[in-house]
Amino acid sequence: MGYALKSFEKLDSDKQNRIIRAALREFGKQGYDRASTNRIVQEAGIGKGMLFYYFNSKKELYWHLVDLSLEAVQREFLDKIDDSIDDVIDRLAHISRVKWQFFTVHPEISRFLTHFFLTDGAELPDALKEKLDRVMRYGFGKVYENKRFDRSRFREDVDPERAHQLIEWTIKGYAGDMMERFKEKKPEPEELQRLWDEFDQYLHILKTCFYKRGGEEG
Amino acid sequence: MGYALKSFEKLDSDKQNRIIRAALREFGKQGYDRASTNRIVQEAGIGKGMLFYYFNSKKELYWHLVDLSLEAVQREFLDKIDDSIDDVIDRLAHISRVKWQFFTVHPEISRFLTHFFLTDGAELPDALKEKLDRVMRYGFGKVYENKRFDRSRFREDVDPERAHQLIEWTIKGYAGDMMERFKEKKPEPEELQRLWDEFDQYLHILKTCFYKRGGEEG
DNA sequence: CTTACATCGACCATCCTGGTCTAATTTTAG
DNA sequence: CTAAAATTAGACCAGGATGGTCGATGTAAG
Repeated sequence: MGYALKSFEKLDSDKQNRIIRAALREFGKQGYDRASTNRIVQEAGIGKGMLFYYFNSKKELYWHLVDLSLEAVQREFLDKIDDSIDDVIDRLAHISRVKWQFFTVHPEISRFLTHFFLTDGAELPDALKEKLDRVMRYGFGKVYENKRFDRSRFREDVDPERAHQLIEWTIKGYAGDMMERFKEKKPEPEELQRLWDEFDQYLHILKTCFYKRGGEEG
Repeated sequence: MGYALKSFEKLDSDKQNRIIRAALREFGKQGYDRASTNRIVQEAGIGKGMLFYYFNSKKELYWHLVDLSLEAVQREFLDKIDDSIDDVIDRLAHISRVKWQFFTVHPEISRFLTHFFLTDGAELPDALKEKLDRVMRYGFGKVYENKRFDRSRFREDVDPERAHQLIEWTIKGYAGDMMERFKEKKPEPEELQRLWDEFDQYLHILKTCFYKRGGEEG
């Protein structure tokens, strides 16, 4: 914090959102270097001068977006992960669901962050770097802290580590295909329901194939 | 064809390659619009004028690269796919291996084509469009013509279509991780061997889990 | 009225772009 | 040998986009 100016925060939230959304979209589509402040103000419907009145430079605007995105990820993705689920498959599936939910609620932030992580175009101030580091560590712990997953359910003739990896690829693959399909057009609710059902069926197959016979699920 | 000029083809192949590689790299990294002819000539170590002497414009240079890349894909990827393999898993694994081989032999072309398919920045002349279409059709047939795969090996309590899909995601996931890991530094031969062995072990697990007990492989 | 803040968009210096052109050099031909 | 033809390099160009500035104007408060 410290980069966002008071003047911006005093704006009515409608205008704030318009600006933030426009900026997220532009940076998310083009990356830092290619992003154009001209296009941002045009999309946001404000005068050029205002952008540099609220934020002092392109860089500070970008920093504000990073900060805001990290907050959102922490609040609406990481904090929502239930780490009491002990079944590996259910756990991975749960994470995938929460992630997908974040993706549908905040598509702009998602796109912005993907670009951010892929291309790391702009430097960050130390405070932000630390925050990023903190969130990454926390998230990594939440998502990949699988060391203590219950291996006893796996059938004995496969290495549980590898089986775990296989399951992860599968779920990632499904999620990836899903996101791919809905990059442009938003999914209809019923279509979405159908897809979740399908997802469950895939999970069922995974359990059938990787777990011992006669587990406790119906 | 028809866009590449004779003057360029008369060059000694060293110089040709330098130019082609530089151009593939630039377009592959930046995409059509962002790619800079200045950087290309600099990287290739030739004068600015020459690029427009060999090819007449940025666009024709690009077309030449597309053409050349399609030829390579046809010759060194698609034509090398052995479609006599009837075991689903072995077949998918085989394709993955051939693809990976192409990727390691022609990293520039691979990157160029990914960017090409993702962003389709520049228009193509009709002849090239047709060629692209032809290669795509042929490739799609080779890679996804799975309608007649042998379902009898799958265990009876899972839907073979879904099982097939699961296997595909798995293999894609492994290949994806592999490529990710070697984006910058090239793999050592022994490291590569280790990874192929690991790949085979994953395949074995897949067979163990998705096929009926007591298949014919050792 | 004055003062302070808010808003706009014309404007600016700068940079980079694809492409051209001249002038020099090398190669080929006669 | 000369002369014509092919090849090379890079200074140069007009055009367009960039991040950022600034004076003009509006608005609200005291």
